[in-house]
Amino acid sequence: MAAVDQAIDSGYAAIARAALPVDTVKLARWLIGRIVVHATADGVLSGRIVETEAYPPGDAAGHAFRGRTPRNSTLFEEPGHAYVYLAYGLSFMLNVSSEPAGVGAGVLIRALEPLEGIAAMRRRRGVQALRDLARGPGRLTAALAIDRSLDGVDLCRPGPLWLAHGPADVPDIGQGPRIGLSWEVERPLRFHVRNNRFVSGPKALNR
DNA sequence: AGTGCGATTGACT
DNA sequence: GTCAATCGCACTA
Repeated sequence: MAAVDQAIDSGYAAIARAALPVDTVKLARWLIGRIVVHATADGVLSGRIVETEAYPPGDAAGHAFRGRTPRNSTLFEEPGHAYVYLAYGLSFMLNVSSEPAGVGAGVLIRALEPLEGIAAMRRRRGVQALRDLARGPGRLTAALAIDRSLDGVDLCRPGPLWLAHGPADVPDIGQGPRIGLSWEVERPLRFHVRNNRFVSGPKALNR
């Protein structure tokens, strides 16, 4: 059975685009607790989103701020597309486009709680500690085998990479300033599951 | 055509 | 706590 079908059978039905809030900040909060699924030739890799950051329209810290270019083009797609780029020459970042077509904005996925394919993630990352597999935006893309070849993929369709609903329980969500920016640092656009050990950043920010 | 740097990570003092 | 690695791409000329 193909990995995609297998993943759907195991409960990873894709989230419909109509279910996504069409607002970057609302989407950033809404994505907490949802699941990222990547069906690879080696099997399904998945994780629950525990940390996000919003990069809304007009945000000077956002990649879309200076207009549409070949690199950031996916940010201007309909909501629910994967914008993947390389940061610092070594880490890929996974974002979800978040505004109507033509408007450039997105949500950065910053941390996942590993769910399926943990052995493969350990192999890919070269670390054993479960907590460190996907705690950080560059780490989670390494763990889930996400790179630029997945830029532009529709996350609202099953395969190869998509979003699925999580468990029914509603996580306790905290909100604070974004991490790693020299601009716009004062706005509370980072969301995280409170006191969750899979969230990145200093402990003081995660309560 | 050349230059500077980033939504980070991992190794090291 | 500090700091180098590493490269695609946007910006300047």
